[in-house]
Amino acid sequence: MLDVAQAAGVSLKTVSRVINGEAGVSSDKVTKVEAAIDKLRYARNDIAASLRSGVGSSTVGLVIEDVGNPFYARVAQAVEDTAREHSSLLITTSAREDPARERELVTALLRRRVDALLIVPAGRDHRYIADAGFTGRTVFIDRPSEKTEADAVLIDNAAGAQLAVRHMITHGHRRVALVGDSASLYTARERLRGYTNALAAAEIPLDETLISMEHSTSESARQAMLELLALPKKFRPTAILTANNRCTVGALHAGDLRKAGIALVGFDEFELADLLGITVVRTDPYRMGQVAAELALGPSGDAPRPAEDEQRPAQRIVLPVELVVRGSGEVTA
Amino acid sequence: MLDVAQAAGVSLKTVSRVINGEAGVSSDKVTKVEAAIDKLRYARNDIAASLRSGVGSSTVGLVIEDVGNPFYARVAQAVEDTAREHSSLLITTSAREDPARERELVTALLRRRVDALLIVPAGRDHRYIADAGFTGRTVFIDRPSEKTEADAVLIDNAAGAQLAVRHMITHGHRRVALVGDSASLYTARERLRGYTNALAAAEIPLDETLISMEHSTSESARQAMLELLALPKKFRPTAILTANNRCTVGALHAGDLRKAGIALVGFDEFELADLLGITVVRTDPYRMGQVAAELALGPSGDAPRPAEDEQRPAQRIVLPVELVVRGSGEVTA
DNA sequence: CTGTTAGCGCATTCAT
DNA sequence: ATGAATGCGCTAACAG
Repeated sequence: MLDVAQAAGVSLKTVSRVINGEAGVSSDKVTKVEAAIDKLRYARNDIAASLRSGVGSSTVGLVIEDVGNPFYARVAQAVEDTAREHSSLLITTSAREDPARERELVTALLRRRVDALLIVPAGRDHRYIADAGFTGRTVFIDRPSEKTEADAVLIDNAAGAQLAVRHMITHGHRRVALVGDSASLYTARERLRGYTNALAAAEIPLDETLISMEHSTSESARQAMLELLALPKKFRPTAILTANNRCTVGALHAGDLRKAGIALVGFDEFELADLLGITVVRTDPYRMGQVAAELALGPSGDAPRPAEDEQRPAQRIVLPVELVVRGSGEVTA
Repeated sequence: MLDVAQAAGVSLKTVSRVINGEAGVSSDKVTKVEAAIDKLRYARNDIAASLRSGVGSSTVGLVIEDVGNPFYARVAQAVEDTAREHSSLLITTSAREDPARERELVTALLRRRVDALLIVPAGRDHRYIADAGFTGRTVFIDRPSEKTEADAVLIDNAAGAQLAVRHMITHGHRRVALVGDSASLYTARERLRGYTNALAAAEIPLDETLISMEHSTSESARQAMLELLALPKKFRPTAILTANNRCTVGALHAGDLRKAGIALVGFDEFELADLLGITVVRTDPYRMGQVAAELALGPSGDAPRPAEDEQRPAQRIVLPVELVVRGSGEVTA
């Protein structure tokens, strides 16, 4: 920038003014400075600028489980889009369900002085964020943080699961199985709750042998499905709720359920679900990321970022889900 | 950091030494400083540190088309993993096939002084990157930049398409159609080239009516498929090559091709392709992102980043593809 | 081993 | 309307 100032024969400050579009510079100097910028191919160092001005780095940090999972990729897409509307860039990191790694990543993001932090929490305790003196907004996505008073954007997991199970019960099923992931995850617990609620509402006794959790990969879910299908006919489920997209994919790989007369409803939409005629509980990961980002950065548009120290009670937003009927859940018992 | 120094009763520089793990600090002062850091919950400002030391921001910039596309999400995953091995964070941005937007994003990344730039180019000319005085490595992914001398990591598009078409010809097909995206894209052109090569090798005259390009969405590809299927039997294709995953998904939505006796091979793997028995040309987006990141950051491990000014000729790495036979391509004519 | 000084690239404050 | 001085938070280059 000093070079530009010399080339244009003005002071450093004048260049700064021109670059930031501040008023109060005579038009001939503006022209000169712009010419010098062009000639020297100068690009402002945003890092240095944010260091001095202290207004923020215009950077948002996102911690998800894994960009490779379409569900989280969609969340990341929404956050990126929203950040862009706020002239911010997005640093995306994947914690892979590892609380220690999550903390490392969050710490690294805080060291970079991100303006806001959006987290799909793997760990349970996030007080260290506030302890680190982070003044920006923290918003949790998909799962709340247990010990932290912060905004969270969730989906109505229990209602979704209940909807799905009730749907299958309506179609005559009484032996409904649940294949899900780790009960240590909020979403899995909530979906389990919805499942048991639906059974209770229909006065169907809970059968533990029909509940298979802890499946974090589709292959693991496939194995669980095979075990369920191998049960003696009397104990075998006639309907299945797969509690996330990995589990649904795994279940599909276990064999032709429709031919076997077994109903299936999957939690979460997935590509080709329509083609395969799989009934699903549709969630909106894009909307979730978008709402979370807007909570952190302020409403869309060129509105100013909300004051960081503005205290308002932590919000918990729960997005609705919907049942998309495509055939697989309507197989009758 | 000044606070820490005062709390520990040492100089600012000593704190700096402790934080950066430099040798030459007595252990009692180390203890004191660490205690102060703990008490004050101090976290170093990495931005300021990189500004002063000038070693780089430990940040990598990635420009892809869209994180929402599983193919690019996988690339992003690989780049993130590799960046992590180099203690770097990743800023991911989506250009959505818009050259102007791409340039905006690249400029924003340069202003942040990213250490390296990884780009799936939407535009054709990227000389402005060097013009901006960028000293880090630039690596192009999936497509080369026409007017820029820089590393590129590609896949063997032509060979893949040729493999696919030859495969279907081997199974007796002579009316093979191609459904692809915009011919303005390098990958699409290369795949078209492989397609025509395969036909030429089998001495099958090229039939323009069987080539349908410019399909950037699966819906558009579906429409194209419907038009092909609506051709009079004599002109109708008996085999199809869909030139990317969007097109394959679109084709699948056009109807039951197997029942219609039409062979299909898709370019790029996609989830549930195995279940659906779709023969594909498998590419390795993860590997592509990984190789690109290593080209930019140096080989994996804690090896030092390659000297930025080290001049070596630009490399063009072409990754192999493989045909995965699952049934849909083996329908006989 | 430790502290002092200077300055990374820029914006703020207050002069003029 | 313009510029000089000062400092953001930190580290490099020197002292001592």
